[in-house]
Amino acid sequence: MTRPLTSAERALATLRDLIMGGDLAPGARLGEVELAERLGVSRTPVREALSRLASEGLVELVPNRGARVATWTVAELEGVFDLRSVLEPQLTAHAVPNARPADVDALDDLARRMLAVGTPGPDQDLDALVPLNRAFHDRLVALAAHPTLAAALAAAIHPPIVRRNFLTYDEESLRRSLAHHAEIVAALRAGDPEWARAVMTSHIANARAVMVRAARLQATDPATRTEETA
Amino acid sequence: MTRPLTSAERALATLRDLIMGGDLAPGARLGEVELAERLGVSRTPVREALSRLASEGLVELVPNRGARVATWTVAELEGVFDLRSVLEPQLTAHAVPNARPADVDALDDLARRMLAVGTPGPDQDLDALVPLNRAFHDRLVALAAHPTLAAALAAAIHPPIVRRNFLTYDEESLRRSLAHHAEIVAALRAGDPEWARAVMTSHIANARAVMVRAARLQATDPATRTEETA
DNA sequence: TCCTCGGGGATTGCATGCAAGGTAGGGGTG
DNA sequence: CACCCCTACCTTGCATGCAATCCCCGAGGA
Repeated sequence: MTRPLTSAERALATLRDLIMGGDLAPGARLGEVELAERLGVSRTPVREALSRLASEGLVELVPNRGARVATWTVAELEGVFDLRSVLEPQLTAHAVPNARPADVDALDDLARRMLAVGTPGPDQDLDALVPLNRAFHDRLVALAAHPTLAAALAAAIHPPIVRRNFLTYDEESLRRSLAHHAEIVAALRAGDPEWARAVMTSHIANARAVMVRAARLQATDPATRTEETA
Repeated sequence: MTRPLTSAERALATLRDLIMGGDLAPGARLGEVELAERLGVSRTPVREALSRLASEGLVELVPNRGARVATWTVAELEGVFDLRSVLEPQLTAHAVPNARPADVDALDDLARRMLAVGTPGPDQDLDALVPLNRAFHDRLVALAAHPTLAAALAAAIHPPIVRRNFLTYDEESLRRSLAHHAEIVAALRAGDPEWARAVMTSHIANARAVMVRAARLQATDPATRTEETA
C-alpha cells in the first residue's frame, strides 16, 4: 500500500543514491538539464530535488551558478565524527532497555557474519562488510526508538564519508571495529547501557582515527584526488 | 557586498520567520497560491521554499495534499530536549578555550541584562528576555567554532518551541535559568570546560522541565489548542 | 440514520518558455 | 607580452499553463 512517489521524490532518491554511492564525485557539476534528461523528467522536479539536497548538505548550491556535489575538508570530517561521538553512544544507551532477545540475536548474527567476512584469510570480503555494518547500526538506531536523535545522526552521516570506508581500515583497526560490534551485543545481552555507551564511544573514536588518517593521505596524494573543477 | 537574494531565498526566509515567529500556527495550511500572492512571487519559488522547509522539518508536506506547518507532540518535544542536552553542553565545553576576555565580558553583559529584566519587580519585562537569551546562546555557539555541531543544534531547535518560552517559566525556574547564565560566564572566566558543560546540562534540564509541563498543560486544555484541522 | 457513491471545485505536480545573469574565448590596448 | 574588455553562448531563475489528483458535499440506497 505504498503510494506512488512523485517525480521530484524519485529524482531526490536517485540523486541521493548517486552521490552517496560515489557515482557522482564530490565537486562534480550538477547541470539541471543534464540531470533532467538522465532521469527522464523536466527541470522542475530536478530543481526541487537539488534544493532539498542542498538543505541536507549533500550538494552546494550557488545562485545563478548551479549545483555541485558538496566537498568536505578534513576539519569537516572531524566535525562529523565529533557529532557522531555524542549521538551514537547516546542512541546505543537508549537502545539497551528496548532490546528484546530476538533483537539481540539478530544483531549477534550480523556481528558474527561481519567477523566471518572481515577476518583476514581466504574468506575475507571487505565489500560485504559495508551492508552488514549498515544493517547493524541501523538496527541499533531503530532499537533506540528516538526519532529526533536518529534524524540528527542521519543528517550528519550524509557526506559520502562512510561510503566504502572499510577499504581504508588497517588490519588492527578493523579487528577492533569487529570486536566492538560483538561487545555491543554482549552489553545489550547484559542490559548494561553504560557498557554499551562506552563501547560505541570507542567504536566511533576508532573509526574517526581511521577516516581522518585516510582523508589526510588522500588530501596530500594528488593521484587519488577527485576532480573539483571539472 | 551582499549579493541580491533570489526570490526563492526571500520566500524561504520570510516563511521561516513567519513560522518561527508564530504568525503561522502549527497545523496551519500553507496554500501555494495564497503564499505566492502574499509574497508577491509565483508559485515556483514558493514551492521551492516549502520543499526546503519540509526537509528542515518546519513544515509537513504530503503529496497532492499540500503543506502544513509542522506540529509536534509532547514526545517529540522531549526528543528535541534530549538532543539539546547532548549537543549544547558539548558546544559549551568547546567554547571555553576559545573565549577571549572580550567575549566573556559581552556574555557577562547579556547575563546581567537578562537578570535585570527577568527579576520580578517593576522592571520585569519577559518579552525582552527572548532576544537577550537568543543572543547569549548564539554567542556561545559561535564561540565553540564547531559548524557541524552548531548545524545539528540549529536543525533541532526549529520547532517553534523555544518561541516565547519565558512566558511559561514559573518564578523559581526562571530564577534558576538566569543564574545558569551567570554561572556559565563564571565557568568561562575560570577556563573550566567541565564546569561550563555541567551548568549547561542543568540549564537544558531546567528548560526541559518547564517546556514539557507547559506542553502537557496546553495539550489537555482545549482553550489554548491551536487549530489543527482548519 | 448511516453509509456509499459520484460530481464539481480547488489544488498540487510537472512541463515549457522567456528573461536575467554568468562563463568562456577572442580581440584590442597599455 | 600581459591584461582588460566585450561579445556570444549557455545556464539558471521564475512565470505560466495544463493535466492529474484530492477534497468536499450532496444524493441515493440499505
